[in-house]
Amino acid sequence: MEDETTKLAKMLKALGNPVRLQILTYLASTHSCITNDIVQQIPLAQSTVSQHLKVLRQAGLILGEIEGPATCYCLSAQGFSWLRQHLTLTLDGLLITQEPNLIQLDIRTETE
Amino acid sequence: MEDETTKLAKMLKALGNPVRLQILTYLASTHSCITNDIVQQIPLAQSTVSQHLKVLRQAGLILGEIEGPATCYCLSAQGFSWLRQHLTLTLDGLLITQEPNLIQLDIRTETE
DNA sequence: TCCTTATATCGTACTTTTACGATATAATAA
DNA sequence: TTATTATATCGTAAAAGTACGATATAAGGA
Repeated sequence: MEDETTKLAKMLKALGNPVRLQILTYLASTHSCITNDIVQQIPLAQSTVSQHLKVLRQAGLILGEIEGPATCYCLSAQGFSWLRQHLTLTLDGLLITQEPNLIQLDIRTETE
Repeated sequence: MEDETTKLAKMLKALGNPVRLQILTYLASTHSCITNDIVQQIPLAQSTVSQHLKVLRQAGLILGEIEGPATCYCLSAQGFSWLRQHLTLTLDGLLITQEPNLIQLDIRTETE
């Protein structure tokens, strides 16, 4: 079985890639969400896009439905609402315990 | 310079790790946030924890302030508010465009 | 000065991710 | 049947992430 923290991390990890954020943004903007449409939008190989879609699907962020020879993808409302709920429980909650307007101070060494 | 999508992805990627989520949760729960306290909480080597802290710092999620020989860490309110804002603009927004109660349909092959 | 404490960084090994081209599969059209 | 289209998966190479022990540095105490 999978820990809730692990599942949350998996979702956030899936979100933590510019290409996948682009895909999600595109999926949000259209209802004709055939894989090939996405491939046209992203300047990467079809196999690479398919791999990203798999990551998003396994994280529970998108849904795939077969339509003839193609697959139609859309965002998973369930997945995003789960994410939002758990983000509210953790990350949003974190901020409340902090003072506002903290300024970044020197760190011992900062080479990168 | 860094793209906004890239910065957002960097933050989400930093969040997408169970250990780092644990660290953030601990940081939220206490104000005595010396590195060594965190090391006590996490069953990993000190160097590994330090590495995770670096990732969180470079993503703009935490702040480090030197206090004598130690470093005091806390959450970055600025960082989290930036994140919340951009999540609202993108991910939260995405859900609105979708129909509710979508059900996961068969995917062509699902081996994992 | 020497020792201890706290912490960052280095070197390294292993794993995972990311990208590609090639290929297999499934549905439809000719 | 054969060809075409759409897409997932395989094999692979390069890059990044994750963990460790060892080490360097900086501050403070004996």
